[in-house]
Amino acid sequence: MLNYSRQRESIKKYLDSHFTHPTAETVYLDIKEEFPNISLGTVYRNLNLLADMGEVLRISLGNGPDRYDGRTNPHYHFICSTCGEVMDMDMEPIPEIDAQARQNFSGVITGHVTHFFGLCPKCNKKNNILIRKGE
Amino acid sequence: MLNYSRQRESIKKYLDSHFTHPTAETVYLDIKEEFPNISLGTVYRNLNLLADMGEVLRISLGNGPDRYDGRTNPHYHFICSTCGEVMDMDMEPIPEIDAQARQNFSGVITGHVTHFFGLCPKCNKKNNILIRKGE
DNA sequence: TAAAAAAATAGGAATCATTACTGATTATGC
DNA sequence: GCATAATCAGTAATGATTCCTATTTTTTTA
Repeated sequence: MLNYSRQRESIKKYLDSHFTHPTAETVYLDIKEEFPNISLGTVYRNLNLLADMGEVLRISLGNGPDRYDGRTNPHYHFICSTCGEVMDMDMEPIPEIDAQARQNFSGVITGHVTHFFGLCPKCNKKNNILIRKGE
Repeated sequence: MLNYSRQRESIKKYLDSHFTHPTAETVYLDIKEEFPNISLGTVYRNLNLLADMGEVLRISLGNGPDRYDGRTNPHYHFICSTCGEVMDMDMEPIPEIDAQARQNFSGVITGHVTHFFGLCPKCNKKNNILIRKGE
């Protein structure tokens, strides 16, 4: 059975109010302000619990630590190839992708994860300025 | 400048003839037959080099070690939630996904990675047999 | 084709992210 | 309040990968 814990509540609240897709480490350091002796292990354990319950989303990037997202409605993410920032995509997940995948597949497809890559708005702007300057 | 190395050639050949999406560890252990004192670091370094040159594909699964694929034509992957097997999808990547992503995005989108999840054909079969048995 | 220069290697140490362990603390049900 | 179960903090351990260095291999040059 799952018992209440102040630490878990605080982690959930943190993710519900920060849209930066923080790492476990970032959550840990920020929540430390409120709970000075919370431990990193507790943060990891609770992020796992919350993710298992579907109350937060885990975003695995391939390199670097996992990110967490309090918005649990299905949505895609964008990862900037330059600065590494993770952003929510303003775009509906496309169910036809699963349908199409099922065409030639004899197993069961339950869903998909899609990450977009490229230059985030900020890095793109910087980049354009540099190009205009002829650098 | 990049020099020739027997080890790198062997790694490339291995990936070109094995469609199992092996981990660096697996590549290492198998190639050890031919080069008994190849080191794991060498395998990692060359997999990185090959991936950077676009001669192999790195597949990051989120949990567990990365997988590598000698087939470099763009394609999607399926990961079995039960046994963890990674399979190539027989399905064309959908360019409209990028187009749609660009609609409400002010940065630059260069591409996307999509992984499908579910039950692989083998695990699905096993599962169905268990269900029929009423277990 | 042998010596010099540059790149790659083996082997092991180091790092990073995450999980596991343990005795102390906190939450829950009576 | 007390017993029991869950959670915690702190730290050790693990797994995957990268880094480091002395040695070996490859390429260049003469």
